[in-house]
Amino acid sequence: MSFIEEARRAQIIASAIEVLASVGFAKASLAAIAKHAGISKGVISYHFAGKDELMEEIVNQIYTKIAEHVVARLEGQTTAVGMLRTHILSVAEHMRDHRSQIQALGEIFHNLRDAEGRPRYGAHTNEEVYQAVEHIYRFGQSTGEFRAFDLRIMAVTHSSAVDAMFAYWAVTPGHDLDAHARELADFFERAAT
Amino acid sequence: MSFIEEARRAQIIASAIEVLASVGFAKASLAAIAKHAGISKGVISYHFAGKDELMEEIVNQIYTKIAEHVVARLEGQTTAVGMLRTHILSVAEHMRDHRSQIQALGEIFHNLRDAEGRPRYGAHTNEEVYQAVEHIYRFGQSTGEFRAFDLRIMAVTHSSAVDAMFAYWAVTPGHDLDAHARELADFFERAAT
DNA sequence: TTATTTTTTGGCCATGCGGTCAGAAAATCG
DNA sequence: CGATTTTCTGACCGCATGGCCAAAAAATAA
Repeated sequence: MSFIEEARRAQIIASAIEVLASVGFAKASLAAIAKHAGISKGVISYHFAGKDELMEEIVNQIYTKIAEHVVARLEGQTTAVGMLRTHILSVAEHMRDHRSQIQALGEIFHNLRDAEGRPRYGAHTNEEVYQAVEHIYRFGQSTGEFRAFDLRIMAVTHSSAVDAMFAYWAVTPGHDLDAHARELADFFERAAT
Repeated sequence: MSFIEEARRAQIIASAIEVLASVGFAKASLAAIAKHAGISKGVISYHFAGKDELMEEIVNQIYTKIAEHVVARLEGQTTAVGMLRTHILSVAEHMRDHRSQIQALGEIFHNLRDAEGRPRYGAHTNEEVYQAVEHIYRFGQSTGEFRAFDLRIMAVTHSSAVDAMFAYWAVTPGHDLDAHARELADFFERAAT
């Protein structure tokens, strides 16, 4: 894949993210994305197999960036409590700085369906995040930092709380996201220790 | 509104719930709903102003039933801890017994949009549930049962965990929903006290 | 019964969608 | 430079949707 072709794909993806974030999935047609990018509709079909592949590329790209950010922040942490707090805070940090990406992600999660009409990204398709969270709590138990509990409950609850940040705070300006993330971290630390 | 007309509306709503739960929002067209109900498509237009009104009626009906169930179960509770546990368990109880309704609700929540393409039922459109949860924690603080914390965090986290039950367990057969609900109740009790 | 109103039918319409494609344009090659 | 390949355009297609409505059917009234 040439550099130029890769640049076109990136341009289309960037345009799609902005359109998704501003008008929602239902109105984010290929025509709208193309118009916003200043190109013809056919170019999208030329560079992507179809709308689904475009959406999946968007998800992959955004997810990769979030994961990179979180992993980088987790680097120096050695305790489960520190990991727990860092995980929540760094996710909030990334959300705060890339709101439209998070909005676009939510649009795709809630709307992209497979051929049978089922959600392509269900509540727990994102196994990576779930497992990352579960790993933190499992580690905390192994070191004795965290009390014994049902890991599934802990991880699901933690994941869904982060999802709530995605769905709610990403589209609600005016909140001190960092302060809320700190409170959330306190909450889970309290429940775990 | 006559009894007969009300019965027709109820029949259409029931059919729509089943279709939504089985094939998803995207494929739950008026034609599909009518065919499943054994009536003509035009009847739906005759009894409902449009698809949106039908969907809103479905949401209202399901929500009313859930609220009635939960309120009835909360009746005898006098402590915040008891309310907290009863709230989670009774929601799970109702989900277990009305899975297709919950599935249909999720479909509508994630897909019904207003004219501008924004979700009609956002993460916190359901202010009633949020406030009911918040009320429990507020009561717990006032009586000294619960420690001091940010009510928003507590209520949002609790609500999103319940939403996770909606989105995940409702479409995942084979889980002991009641057992999970008890674990969840333990989790929040631990975080609160 | 007949007249009137309510309800239902099924075809029709405009709209918007994703995808396709022949030809134009641009870039690259020889 | 011309020849060839890559990229882009914009019109077009088939399809599905929600909504509409004249006419039929059913229910009700007189």
